[in-house]
Amino acid sequence: MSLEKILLGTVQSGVQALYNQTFNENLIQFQKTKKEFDGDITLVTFPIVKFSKEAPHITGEKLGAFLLENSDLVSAYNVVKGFLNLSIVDTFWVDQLNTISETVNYGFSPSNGKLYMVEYSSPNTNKPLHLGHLRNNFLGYSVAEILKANGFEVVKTQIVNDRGIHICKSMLAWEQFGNGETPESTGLKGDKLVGKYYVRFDQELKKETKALVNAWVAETNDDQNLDEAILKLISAYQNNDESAQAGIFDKLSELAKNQTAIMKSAQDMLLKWEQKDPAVYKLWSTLNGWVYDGFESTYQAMGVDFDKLYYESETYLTGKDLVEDGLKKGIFFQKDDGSIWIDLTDDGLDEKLVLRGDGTAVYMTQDMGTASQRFLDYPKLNGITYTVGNEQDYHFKVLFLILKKLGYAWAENCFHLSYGMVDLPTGKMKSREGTVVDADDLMQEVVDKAKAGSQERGHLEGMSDTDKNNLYQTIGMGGLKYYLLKVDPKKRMLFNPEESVDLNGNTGPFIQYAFARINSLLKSDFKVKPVLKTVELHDSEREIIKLLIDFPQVIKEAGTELSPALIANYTYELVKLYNSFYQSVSIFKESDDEKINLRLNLSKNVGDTIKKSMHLLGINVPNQM
RNA sequence: GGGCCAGUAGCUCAGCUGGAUAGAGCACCUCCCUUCUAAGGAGGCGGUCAAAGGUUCGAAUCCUUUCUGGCUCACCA
Repeated sequence: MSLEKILLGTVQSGVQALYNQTFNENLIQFQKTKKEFDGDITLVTFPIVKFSKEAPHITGEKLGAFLLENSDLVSAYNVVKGFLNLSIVDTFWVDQLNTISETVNYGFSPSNGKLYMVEYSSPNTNKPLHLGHLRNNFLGYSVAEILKANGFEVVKTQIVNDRGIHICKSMLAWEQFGNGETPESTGLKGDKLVGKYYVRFDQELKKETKALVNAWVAETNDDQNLDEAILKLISAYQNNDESAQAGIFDKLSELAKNQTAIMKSAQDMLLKWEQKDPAVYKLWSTLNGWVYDGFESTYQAMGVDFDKLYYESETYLTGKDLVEDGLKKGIFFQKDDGSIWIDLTDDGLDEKLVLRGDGTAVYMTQDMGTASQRFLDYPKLNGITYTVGNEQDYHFKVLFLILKKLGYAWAENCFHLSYGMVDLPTGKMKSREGTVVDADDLMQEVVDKAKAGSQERGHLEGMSDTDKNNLYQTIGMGGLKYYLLKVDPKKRMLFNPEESVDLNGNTGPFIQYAFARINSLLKSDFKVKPVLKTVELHDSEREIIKLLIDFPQVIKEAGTELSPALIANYTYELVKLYNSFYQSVSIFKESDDEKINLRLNLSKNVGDTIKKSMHLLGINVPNQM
């Protein structure tokens, strides 16, 4: 039973005895005593004043005296305004520490029999993974681990975005300009090679677009086949001054894009792909194969994995049945051009397209299909969490609403783990402007930095080269993951390259270092036993025990909030307290064996908690660093 | 224009289901390695919690309005 629960009963009988009142326990508010005051736990007496009809400090005094008299736990009290600060006997804290030590899997919940799916990553197969994907992957992986710690069985999954016009763009550019290049012939990772041709396509497209628009606006242009909107713009361009021309040129460029030869070829290729043209299919599977090899090595470096993969090329058609079904049920409606929509205006949203006029699937169609497929594949499935950026908030709001309207009870248990964009000090990442931070490059950089830092400090005598390299990996990746996970997922965050490889302060390596020091302590021959109740606690020891008591609650909250940041912040607090303790008391210079035992016992529990917390973030901890 | 999200120290972030004098890290300035790993610790400097009203014994936290920034409202994904 928690301290608050135990005290609650005594407070209630106190109120009964003093004021002959019984009242709702919600009115009894406990909070942690702030560190500038004496005490361990504080009762806020303002709400009780309503019944006592006294000044808050009078009621505090009376209740304090009652508690001191009637509770074995309370050893002292003091009153500051409306706050009754209670000191709790050390035996209670020692007892708690022993309980924590004896609890198997302390902080983790037993299985609740529920199956949950966490979707994350879900990249396009036309370009390499970047910094944004790192936040996504680390978040998704961590949330999956946190849900497991809360008793769920979890299937980690992704939907691989392997089809569509953007995929055809890189295919086409490779075909036209690639000269048969392969990962082997160039030494490039597959995803990098394909990404290179995606960029190449864009360059060609820009070049052709510009040429086309220049031809349109030239005096000699007599192409009468252009549609009216374009002709209007051309005439506007020709009859305006230079300052207005730039804007018109941009508008024309937008229209011209789709009329360039290269874009038409790409669209043509998509059509052929949908018709399963053998040559196009072969090209598609070859390039995607390269990309998957590249991704595989990136995922490995990230330390993330998946239990089940879904491919858009396999699921994009399945949503159509749902649309047909919904149309019959009158949930959707058809417009004259054949396109199918849902009217969500009653729910405060818009009309939303669910199937194109030509009968092809849109994003929404596919996501409906994929969701339903997943519940078919896993009949026990309770819900899905989608780790997707917050620019898709509206999409998921609509998706879940549609699924609900289609009558799926499980739609209630689908959540969008919406996370904010990662900005750079220079602003937004833009692939077109080449400001994207590549995932592989960044991971390599942080590992290199960790290596340099470790070598400078030189605590690694007697370690093999393999172990050293693993350590650099652990520290570098630990720093990067911690950096991206310590911020509330919902919030947009700034990625500062300098800070991300920092090893001091609120960082992954700071926490790893505390673990390594604890590990070093525990290597002694001293045999750790349960702590005797008679031991007197140092302030820093008591504070650590108090924080350890919170661990299970933190894991629960991280689970309901889907927020690894809560775990990160908790661990940081714990490590700060531990470091302070480590500095202020000596362990092996202590003459009293019982105190040595207490301190090692405490250290071991802190170490275990650090390890478990970091595990929930996908971060490893080193025994030595 | 409608909807959603955010605005806290020079910078990056906690705190937000209302409670005491708003906290960390970085940066800057002092100290501490003949104690177990100094990737550490102790301290200092630094705030109109975007602004104005309101509710309350009490507001960074809840409500209203305004300002600023972002995302979104595609027969793109």
